[in-house]
Amino acid sequence: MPELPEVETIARGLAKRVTGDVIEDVWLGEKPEPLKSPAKEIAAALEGKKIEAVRREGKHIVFELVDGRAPEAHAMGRAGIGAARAGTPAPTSKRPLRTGANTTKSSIERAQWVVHLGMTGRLQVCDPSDEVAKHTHAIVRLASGRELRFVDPRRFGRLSVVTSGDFDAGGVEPLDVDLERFVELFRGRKVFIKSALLNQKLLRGVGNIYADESLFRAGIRPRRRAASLTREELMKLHRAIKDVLREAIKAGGSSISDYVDANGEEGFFQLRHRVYGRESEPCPKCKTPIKRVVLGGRSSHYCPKCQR
DNA sequence: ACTATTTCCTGGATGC
DNA sequence: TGCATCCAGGAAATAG
Repeated sequence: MPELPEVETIARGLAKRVTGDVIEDVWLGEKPEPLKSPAKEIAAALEGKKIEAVRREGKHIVFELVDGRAPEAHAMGRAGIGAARAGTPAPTSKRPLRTGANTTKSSIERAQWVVHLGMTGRLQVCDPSDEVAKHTHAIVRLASGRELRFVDPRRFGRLSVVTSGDFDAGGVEPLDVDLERFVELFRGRKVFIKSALLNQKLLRGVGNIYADESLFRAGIRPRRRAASLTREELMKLHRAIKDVLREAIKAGGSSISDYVDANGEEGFFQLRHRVYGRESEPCPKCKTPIKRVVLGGRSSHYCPKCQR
């Protein structure tokens, strides 16, 4: 299940492969679509756009799109001529701060395509001749001749577009948040700290795996009430979250279930999970068997001796 | 304003 | 072997 490190890995992989490419057209599956925005709106916002950047925000993948017919003012090399060839490593341009210029055209000039992979979603760069996988819900045809396909068996994934303003996933980025902001997030909260870590409106991007791993590293039980944590414990947790996420990103994420990155490569951070999915295995620190409890419908793994 | 619970969805694992 | 049942879980919706 893609959480922050997996989504980061995927977004980076996609950025390498499709930045500078132009979306020619979009096919969206019928039926109960996993779409947050209406299909027509998505297609209209995407078609004719150039992919200027791909980035991650929380667990969302955000494609920054600009009008592909009218190259923006920034000197972006030779962007004007039709289809960018595959692998044009356009310099990762800074986030566009709202294009103030030329806003007189009737069509949308700038948009963000936002993809949430849910549990089992995948975004694959394919050759048109590749067999279309079961549960393919969207196919984006690119000017380079390739296709970007959204496949999601369990349909928890979501596609949407933002055509005015900037997408905001809510919450703060765990990798950026400073200690004071972090401490403030949990003040007065009666929920289990584990549940608070999963709340995307507080901290965005942490999911079940990394919540458990962070709490283990910080020596805190998942069932502790968020507000009961001492400042010292919060410092440890703040540190632990950043460490575990960074290490996981370095390892290419955790391949559990069917996660693979944009190139179909598996991550291997799951090998370094210390508690997640290790019920009754010995704690790596003290050998006490790892326990599993269910909190808010989520399984939570911890060492009863190391975590208080 | 919060918190807790239910719902969505399918493939894989388990059990009889 | 085959069928039914359970389980995983992110986030939105609903209820308290």
